[in-house]
Amino acid sequence: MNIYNTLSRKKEEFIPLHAPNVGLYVCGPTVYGDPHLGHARPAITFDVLFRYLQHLGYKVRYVRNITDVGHLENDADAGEDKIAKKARLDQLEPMEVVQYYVNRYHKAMEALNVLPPSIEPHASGHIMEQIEFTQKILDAGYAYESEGSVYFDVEKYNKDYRYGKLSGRNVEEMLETTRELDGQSEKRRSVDFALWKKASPEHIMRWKAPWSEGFPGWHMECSAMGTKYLGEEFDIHGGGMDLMFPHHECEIAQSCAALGKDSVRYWMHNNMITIGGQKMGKSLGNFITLEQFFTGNHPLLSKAFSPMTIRFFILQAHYRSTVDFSSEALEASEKGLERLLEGYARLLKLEGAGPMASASPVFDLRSDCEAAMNDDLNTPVVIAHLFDALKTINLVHDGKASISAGELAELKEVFGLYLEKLLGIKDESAQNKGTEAYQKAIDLLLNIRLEAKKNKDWATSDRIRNELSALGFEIKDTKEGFEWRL
RNA sequence: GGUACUUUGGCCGAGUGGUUAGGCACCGGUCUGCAAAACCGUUGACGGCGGUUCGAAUCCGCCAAGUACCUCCA
Repeated sequence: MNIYNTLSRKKEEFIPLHAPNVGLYVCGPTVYGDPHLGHARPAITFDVLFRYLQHLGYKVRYVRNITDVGHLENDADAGEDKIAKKARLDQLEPMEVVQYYVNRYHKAMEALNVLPPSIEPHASGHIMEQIEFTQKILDAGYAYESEGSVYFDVEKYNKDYRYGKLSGRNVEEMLETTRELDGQSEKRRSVDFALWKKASPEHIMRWKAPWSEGFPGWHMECSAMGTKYLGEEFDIHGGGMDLMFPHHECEIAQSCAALGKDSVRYWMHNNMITIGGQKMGKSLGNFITLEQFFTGNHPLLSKAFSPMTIRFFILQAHYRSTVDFSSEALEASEKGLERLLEGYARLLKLEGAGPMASASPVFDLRSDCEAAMNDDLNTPVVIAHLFDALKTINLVHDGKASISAGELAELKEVFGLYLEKLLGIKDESAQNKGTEAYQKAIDLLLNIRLEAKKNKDWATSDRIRNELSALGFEIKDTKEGFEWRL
C-alpha cells in the first residue's frame, strides 16, 4: 500500500522494516479533559490503518500513549502542567484526574468502535526511561543543564543534523526572529526545548532525577516509549497535524541526537476538524465533547448523533483533509449510513439464482475497495464503492436484476469485510431491538394492523400506526408486510 | 512576518491531463387506502486571470479569499 509520508511530502510505498511485523505509534490523548471530536479523528483514522494492516497480513504492534504527566502550560504559568493544575483546582490527586479521564476516553473509544491498541503506555509509568533518554542526549552532547533543568541544544544539533525537516522550518530564521525577544531565561536560545524541567514548589507532579526533582519535558515521552516498545527504528508514527511542530519535530531531534539515526520511517498526520470553518478549540467556545454529540446536548447541535454516525462522517472525508462539522452535514451522513446498513441487512437475506455472469461488476468491488485503501487509506472512495454496490443489492432485492450464487457470496463477503471489519461500522439499531418477547409483541400489534388494512378498517390501522409512532417507533410498510425500528 | 495548506454543483466531499466519484437535498417516477419509508431515474461544479498542451478541475505563473502551525490543543 501507499502511504503519504509527511517527511517526503509524497506518497510512498509502505515497506515494513521487519515484515511481517509492523510497529505503529500514535500520539494519544492528554487526559485532563473530556474526550472531544478532536480525539475521535486520529483514533478512528489510525484504527482503520491498524485494521487494514492486519487485514494485509501484518502483525501489528500498535502503541498509543496516554499523556498523563501533562504538557506545560504557557509561560505565564511557568512550570505548571495541565493535569497538576486541574488536580490542584479540584483538590484531587493528579492520578485521580488521570484515571477519571482515561476511563471516559476508553468509554468513548469503545462507543466509536475503535479497537484498543496493543499497548497503551502512560507517560507517568515511564519516568525512568525518560530520564535515561535525557541522559543519552546529554552524553551525546546535544543538551545542557541549567538550574536543575535540562534543555535540548537546537543550534548545536542543527549543525550536525537538520532541525526542522518535518515541518519545513529553518533554524537560522527562527533564531533571527526570536533572539531579541528573549529575556534572561534558563535557556540559551528561545528555540531550545526542555527535556527535564525542575518543579517549582507548588508543582505537585514530580519525580527524582539526577538534575532535580521535576518532570519530563513535553516531547520526551514519545521518544522514550516509542523506542522502548517498537525499537530504535520503527515503521509508522501518527498523530494530528497540529503536533507536527513542535512536538514531532522535537521528537525527531531527540531520537536522532540520542541514537544517531532517525527512528521513524513514515510520519502520518491527520488533518483537523473544523466547526463553521474554524478550528475547534477551548478558547474559541465551539468545543463539543463526544458525549455532547451522543446526547445532542449542545447549542450547535440540532439533535443527538450516534457514535457510528460520527465515525462514518469522519471516514467520509480523507484523513488528510480538514473536515467541517455541522448538524446539516452530520444529518446527511446519518441518512446515508442508515441506507447503507439497511442495504447490508437486506444483502444478508438475499438468495442467489441464475447463471454466473463472468464480467459482473460485483467482482470489481473487492479490487476497487482494495485500490482505494492502498491509495493512502482513501476511505471516502471505499464508501463510494459500497454505495455503488448498494445499487446492485437493491435492484436484486426489488427483483429488477438477478445475481448468481457465486456473485452473491462474493458480494456478501466483500461488503461485510469493508463495512464492518475494515471501516469498523456496525449496526447500532440491532442493540435497540429488545428481547424476543418484546419483538414478538410489536410484531403482533403490527400483524393486527395488517389484518385491519386487509379489511379496509383504516381507523384501527391508523390508530396502531399513529400510537406506535408517538412512542418513537418507526413503522414502514413494505410489499410483504411491515418493518419497524425504535 | 515565517512555514504548511485549502478553494469542486444548494450542502458535505473524492478526484492530478482526455471517460458518471459518492452521499444529502431538490425534481421526476414506481409502490401505497392515505401517509411515511423504501426503491429507480435526472439535473447540476471545478475561486479569478494568463500560460503549457491536440486537450486542464487536474501542470506552471500571478492575483484573490480562507485555514492551520509558529503558544496549550487531535
